[in-house]
Amino acid sequence: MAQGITKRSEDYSRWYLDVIAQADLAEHSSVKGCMVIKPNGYAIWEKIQAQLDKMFKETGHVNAYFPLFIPESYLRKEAEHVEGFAPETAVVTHGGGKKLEEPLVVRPTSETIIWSTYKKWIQSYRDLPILINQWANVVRWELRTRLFLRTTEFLWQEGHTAHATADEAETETRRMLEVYRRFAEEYLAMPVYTGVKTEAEKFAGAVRTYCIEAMMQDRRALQAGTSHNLGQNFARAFDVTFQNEVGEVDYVWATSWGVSTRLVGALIMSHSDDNGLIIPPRLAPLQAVVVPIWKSDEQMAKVVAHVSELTSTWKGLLDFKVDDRDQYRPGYKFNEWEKRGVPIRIEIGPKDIENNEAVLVRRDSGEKISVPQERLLDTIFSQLDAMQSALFERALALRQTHTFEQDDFSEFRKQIEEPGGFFWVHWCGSEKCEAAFQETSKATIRLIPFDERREDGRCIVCGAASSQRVLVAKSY
RNA sequence: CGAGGCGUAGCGCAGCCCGGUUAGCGCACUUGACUGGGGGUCAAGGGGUCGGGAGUUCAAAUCUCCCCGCCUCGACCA
Repeated sequence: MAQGITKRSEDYSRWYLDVIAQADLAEHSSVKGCMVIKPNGYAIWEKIQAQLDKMFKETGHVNAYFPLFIPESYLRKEAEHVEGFAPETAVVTHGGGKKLEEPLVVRPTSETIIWSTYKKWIQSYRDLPILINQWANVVRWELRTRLFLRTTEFLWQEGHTAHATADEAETETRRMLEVYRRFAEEYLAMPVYTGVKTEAEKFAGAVRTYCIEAMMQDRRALQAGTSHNLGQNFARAFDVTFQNEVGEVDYVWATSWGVSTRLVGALIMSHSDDNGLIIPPRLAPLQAVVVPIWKSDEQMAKVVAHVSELTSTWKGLLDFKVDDRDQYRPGYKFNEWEKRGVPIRIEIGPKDIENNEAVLVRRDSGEKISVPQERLLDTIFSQLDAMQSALFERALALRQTHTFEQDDFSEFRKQIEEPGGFFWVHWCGSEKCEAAFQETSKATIRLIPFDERREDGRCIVCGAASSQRVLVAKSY
């Protein structure tokens, strides 16, 4: 069936790379660790961007742009932040043929340049809140890279907000986490768990990091988005103060939150199958493709004319394409659009025209149905909706059947290898026991849930008292 | 950086051990014909610094040395 795509069961990571190659999403560039995002891949990112941008605007945010280059000294101002990012920065030492007085760091994230700017913008509580987002590229000098999931340069959005109170900042942090959760579930059709990162896993410079975590088809966890409550850490580092309503001077409260082109990787690994990419309809750059079928030249003219007549009213209502290329046969086209993940394929040939019908094929199930032509557009819409939910349900079912509660450490260590999955385990909260997970099983604590999973138990590592289970899994 | 593997046409590879015609195969590409409801067939074509450099030799893709790059696996991370 699918040539050029390794089966998931054979080699999951090769399957992932094959799907990307066959769908023509991206390729490695001549620069190590960097990728070229090709039109098909970039179109998906544009759909992600468009929807998220809308959601950010709906929550009161505006877009701005801050520079790519950050004076090295800025990065050093927040102790934890520099410790976290210094090892993975690219540094520019020369410009215009001369050595720079101060090296410039290529941003790994923009907190420092933004807070050095916010300092100038904020005097009074009346200047707050500042709710800014930026779409940008960032660079992190990663040792091991994988297309979309981890590349040296990647595209993302980073929200950076400034608030008058701790409560307000916390509310903002949680609100944006909720935006990410909704986007993941309603658009990516990818169920996620939400929660708090442990101290070890949190963002360098944050007070608290919240995250969404999704299960990929190989049962590993993928962190798909993070939202940080930065407290007053950056305000202190950059001396950003304001006068509140009662005239007192205080440091400003901050948040930051981001998702990246990694989401494209998440989309691929959540839904695609051994025949190639599957894109959830709501994020599909092309929702439907129409393949006219003919034998003779006269038939071709007739069928193509009929199809163009039929689809003339679709424009603006549906993202579709009529594939009337004469140099490829229908079977070839079916396969090609399948590999590219187009949700719905419509076949219209002489027989269909005679019967006033069309054949509709869904990418996720392969199901073929005959539809009267006058109901075709409505059926496409209803099938797109059905497919969107079906993808979510399928992903949810996978997660449900591979999420376990486990109280025995040696049993856990066995199960994390086979069958693998997510494990809710009791943890005492110590770094030592957290490290034990990693060393013995290569799994990490993905998150501490909010109010769920509260119950008395004993730490799976050391046996000390625990009041809540945490989510542990192998991750990307 | 530690371990393993690989660089030969756009892609995937064979040839290398044991040096010797014009470097070959599959896919892709071009032209034409027949075809056309699940990756068509036939015919004719185009395309190569054999990763780079040096050496050995009458002769190097093949042997030797140096260099470069990439991939997979381990130590860092959205």
